[in-house]
Amino acid sequence: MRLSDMLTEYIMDMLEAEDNAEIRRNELAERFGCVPSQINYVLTSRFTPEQGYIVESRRGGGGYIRITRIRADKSTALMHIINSIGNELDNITAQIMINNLKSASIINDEAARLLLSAGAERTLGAVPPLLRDKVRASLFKNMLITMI
Amino acid sequence: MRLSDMLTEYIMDMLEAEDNAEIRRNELAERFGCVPSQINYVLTSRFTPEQGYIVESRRGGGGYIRITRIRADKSTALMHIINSIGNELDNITAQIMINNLKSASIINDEAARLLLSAGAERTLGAVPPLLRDKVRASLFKNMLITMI
DNA sequence: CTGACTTTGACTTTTACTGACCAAAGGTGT
DNA sequence: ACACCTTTGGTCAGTAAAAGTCAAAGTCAG
Repeated sequence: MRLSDMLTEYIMDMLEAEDNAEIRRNELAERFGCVPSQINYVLTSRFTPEQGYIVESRRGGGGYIRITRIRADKSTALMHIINSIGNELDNITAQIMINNLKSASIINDEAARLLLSAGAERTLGAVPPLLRDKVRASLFKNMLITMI
Repeated sequence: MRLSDMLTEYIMDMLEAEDNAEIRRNELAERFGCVPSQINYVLTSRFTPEQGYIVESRRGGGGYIRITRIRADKSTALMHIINSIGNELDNITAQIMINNLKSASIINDEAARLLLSAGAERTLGAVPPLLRDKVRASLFKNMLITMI
């Protein structure tokens, strides 16, 4: 098996667990008994943005290379969530939903905060209690759909 | 973890509480077991004006280094807007506000879309018409405040 | 055989850290 | 006042520890 393929597999495996893998170039090169620049070759040939990955790195002491898998199915995931929201949505469920979306890196931190504050009980204080879950459902569906 | 990062974190933590952190170079260096000039390195590499910080210092007995975080216009602009929102906010005004914030690049496109859709008439359809402007005002104030 | 893909290694650039030496502010004795 | 010492912080150049680049050499399917 090709060296590049083994390295690719290794990184893919790391990304299996989390969609964020951090490696140290020299260390990895040593483990695979290859030259460090081989790692760069693998990264530029198999982990490109077109293939759904973001590679960030830092040189110098304590440097690193971080590979992030982009969720291409952002829209799919969002549509799924949107469809799962019925006519009403209570705040606890909403909070869980947002946190899930955030930790799956489907939405970013700012969007999460905006959604959470929109759905907060305090924000909807002026809405008659019996209507709140209805309004919250509408808010979330309409806000999430803008992010597709 | 890098020494520089630990020092950065330490200073950031101080700035969390207040916009203003005062340190003594030698003392801090000793606490982290490094040479004093390491502190300067961290300050010049991570607390530059471009990154939104001002560093002032004074030598001699009772000397100090003071790091001040400059709150970018963003917060000021947002606070200004937030304060200008009264108890009620109609949709037209809200739309103008958001577009202004966006064209001044104080908020990004996604945030603008989220705010607009939260305030839309259709989104707030379940809210009794007489309450809508109240709810919209609350929504905007609470959402904008998360972006400060 | 040829062209695309792999592998290698020499050289470059960036970042982190250290230490020797410098500069300024305050304190003190005359 | 002044000279001198102490207590701070500042600078800079050197070393080390990463990662990046690029072109030459190797491999392999068609």
